[in-house]
Amino acid sequence: MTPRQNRNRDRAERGIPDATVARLPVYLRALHGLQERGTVTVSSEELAAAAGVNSAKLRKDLSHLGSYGTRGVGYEVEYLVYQISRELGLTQDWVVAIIGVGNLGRALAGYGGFASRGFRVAGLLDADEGIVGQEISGMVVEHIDRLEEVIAERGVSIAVLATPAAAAQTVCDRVVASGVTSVLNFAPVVLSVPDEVDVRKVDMSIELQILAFHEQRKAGGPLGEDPPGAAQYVETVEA
Amino acid sequence: MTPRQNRNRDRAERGIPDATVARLPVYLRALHGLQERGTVTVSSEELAAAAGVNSAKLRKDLSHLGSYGTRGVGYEVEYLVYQISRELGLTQDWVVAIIGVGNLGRALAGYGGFASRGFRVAGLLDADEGIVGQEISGMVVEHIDRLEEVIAERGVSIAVLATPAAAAQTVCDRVVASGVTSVLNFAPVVLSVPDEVDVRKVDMSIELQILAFHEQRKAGGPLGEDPPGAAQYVETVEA
DNA sequence: CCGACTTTGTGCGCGTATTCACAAGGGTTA
DNA sequence: TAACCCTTGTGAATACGCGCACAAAGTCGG
Repeated sequence: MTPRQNRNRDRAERGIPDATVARLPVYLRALHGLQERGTVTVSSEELAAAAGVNSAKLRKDLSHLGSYGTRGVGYEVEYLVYQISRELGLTQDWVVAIIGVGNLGRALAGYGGFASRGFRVAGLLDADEGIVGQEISGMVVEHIDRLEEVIAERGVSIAVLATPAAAAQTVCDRVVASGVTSVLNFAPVVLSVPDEVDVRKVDMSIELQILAFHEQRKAGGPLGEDPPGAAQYVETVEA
Repeated sequence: MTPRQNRNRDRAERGIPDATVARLPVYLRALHGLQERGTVTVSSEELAAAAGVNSAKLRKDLSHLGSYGTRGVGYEVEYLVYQISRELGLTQDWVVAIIGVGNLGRALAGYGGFASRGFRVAGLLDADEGIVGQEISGMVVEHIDRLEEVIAERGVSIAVLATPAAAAQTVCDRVVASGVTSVLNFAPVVLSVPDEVDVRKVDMSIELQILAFHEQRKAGGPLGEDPPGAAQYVETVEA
């Protein structure tokens, strides 16, 4: 079996490692930046720097998509943008509903990163009568009672949950029952869903806690026992 | 070397795997839930279910902190809460500044998950004269010109960046120059910082793109199966 | 005091991710 | 055409994380 056949089999059969998929959007953003500055061709070294990764990793990641570089030259920016977009499914439109229109839901509704990448927000829903009917970012907030209708009528395929924690699982069950198989969850709860449904979670509280851990470690470990000589770091934190 | 010595060495010397650290906040949240329901003791099986992980993984994670369980019984909820909190650095207060008070910054300022975990928001800053002076969640927004003063005077140790992408790197450089070594970045850019500074990134656009990838895969893979006739790729992306 | 039962803590094997280092391949110039 | 340079694509080594399965260690009833 030749190398090329081997590559095609790898690509077609069961594809791309999760770790790679998670980085493709980062590459894509870096490429868009280069594109705006008129760059036509980029080497793995340059692109890796722009994306904040190791160049070997970048090359291996891209090799999972196919052989889109030119040895001795690099990658053509525009072509690579297209290939990554295509692989990620950004060449088609995805219909999104945002459920929960508090502070966070509002921020999400107005976030430019959605529309610019093929994500179309087709519904804002909330349970609060005081919020229903308000216009947010050019859309009228609808009542959560209409959830199933909205999903069906507008072909929503991705649900963004920005509800309070207590409501998240119930809402999640309803969107899943309506056929949605991709959920982006901002509520601080672990959602339980059937296997075929993908859930991704965004949780700023968790991120902060991870930072606190590392910050504490820089300052000499948890309160109590600590290695001698780390005393002067403690002041730095407190001061 | 006895097992116990071995464990202590492991714990003290270079500590806890990143993957474990990232899960500790999840366990902590699950434990708080149990605590509110009055649960005194919990088995690894139950806690793992509540946190959405495998029970063996949970036990291994907790074993990195020490031997806090009782065989045949389980873990004492309160004690475990304390130990995890301590390890994560949540038994001390962390002073946070939020920079950029757009929709997202406002949502963050009002987010309860901060205050409830030992994170005190001590400053809201923005460059927009129209926003400076407004009161948000009980705090008055200050001008970004005062960034260095605010950080120094109030002992800010964690900076939350919710600025537009274009401003993020500049602001980041300034907070780092002021001695901040932990940054939570919501702006869609790769920040470059010195090695001793920790940056964590929250990016909803990336999460959505990952969902789109999997959604597309469920539906049968990328659109056009093959490169040969992909001459029109430019339009598709721009349109 | 003992034996049955429960649950922890962990040794081990497996698969995945990362990184190095280099051969292979394409461009370029004389 | 040939010799040289540059950068990709990838084999191989290493590190890391996961989960099974079980011995160790505790509880509890009799």
